[in-house]
Amino acid sequence: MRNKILEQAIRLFGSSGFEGTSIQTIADAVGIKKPSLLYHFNSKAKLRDEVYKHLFDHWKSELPKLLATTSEDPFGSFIKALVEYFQDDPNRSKIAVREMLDRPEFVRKVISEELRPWVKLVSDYIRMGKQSGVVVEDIDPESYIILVIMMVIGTVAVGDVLSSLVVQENIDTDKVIIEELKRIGRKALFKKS
Amino acid sequence: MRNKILEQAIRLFGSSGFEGTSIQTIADAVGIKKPSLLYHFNSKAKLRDEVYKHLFDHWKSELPKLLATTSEDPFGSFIKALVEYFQDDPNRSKIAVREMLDRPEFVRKVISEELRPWVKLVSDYIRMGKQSGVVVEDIDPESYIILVIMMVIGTVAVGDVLSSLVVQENIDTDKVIIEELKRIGRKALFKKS
DNA sequence: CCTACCGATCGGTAGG
DNA sequence: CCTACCGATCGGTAGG
Repeated sequence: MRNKILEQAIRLFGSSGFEGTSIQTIADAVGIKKPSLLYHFNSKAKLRDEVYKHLFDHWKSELPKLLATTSEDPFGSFIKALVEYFQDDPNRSKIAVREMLDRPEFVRKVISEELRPWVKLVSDYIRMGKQSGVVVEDIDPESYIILVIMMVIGTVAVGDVLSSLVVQENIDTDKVIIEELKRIGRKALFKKS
Repeated sequence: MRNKILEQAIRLFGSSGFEGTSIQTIADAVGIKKPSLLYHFNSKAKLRDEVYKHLFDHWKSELPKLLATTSEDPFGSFIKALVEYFQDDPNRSKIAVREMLDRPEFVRKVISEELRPWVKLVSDYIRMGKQSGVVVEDIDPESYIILVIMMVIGTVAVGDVLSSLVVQENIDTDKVIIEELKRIGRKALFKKS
């Protein structure tokens, strides 16, 4: 039951936002009464925290594995894992973006404590590539990483909306945007690509 | 008075979202009573529409001018204008992102009708550069444009949050991210840069 | 997990 | 532009 509630909360918080979703609506979607929902999660705020935690925990366990893997194309495999996770349920990136807008201080604190060491690892790795001559010299590793993450999350969260700047119907526009994202990322990172 | 209401609505919709902002809160911020606000804007939905229209109208008038200007660095001047507009009041990009999440169908319709011709112009321009040999061959112009816009809006809307992936205090992180954004954009667009 | 109920706040109207 | 007021819905509790 608890998981069924979390599932519907993720879906509804993603499409309508936290303030735009009442616990009544979530309870209806699950098929229970409001007080029953509040038995599992003591308050709406508590439910939000657990939704957030649920989505975040994936990366706390997955990132170490991902960055430890040796691959002949570390860039490609990292982007692929990032895209796959968010594309698997677009509500994940929608919630991520919404949280950054709704609770900037909270998100800042969390990613600063939990994710920064890993970003440091990647930026050091880029700096090494710079010294060994495979990475372009004028890159700013930290900004580069932030912008790539921004493109990935942005594409999955609102890419279908922005793609109407370009085409009427949009089946699979995501795929071609992701391909271009990889091309841009590579071109801006490597000397030869 | 009407403008004072719009001003506060933009500020509050930006920071707390449409559903997260009551007309009471807006009225308080302006210093009038709720029914007085509803005299100027008949309903909350109507107020949202006018806020949206107010922000959008800028581009309907500015884009033609911007794209008609001949410059020795069209890329640089375009990015600069885009960044300056959004940075002038970060609530603009926050509202843009929020609208894409909250009302995807509506935003899709609006940008499809109003902005698509201009994006077509830019993508044709990129294609010309491709033929004349100054632009890289493997670019997908439409996806490229979408991703650049995504980076700009993303940087202004949530760049300060994501920058905590990298630094503790963030004064002027925006500026260095925007510089890296331009570098990435150029590198992925031009053969020589 | 439910019924019954709470005060507070929501968007909005009547009427001046 | 205000006072006074509306029904509906909000998050949440008591009690079984």
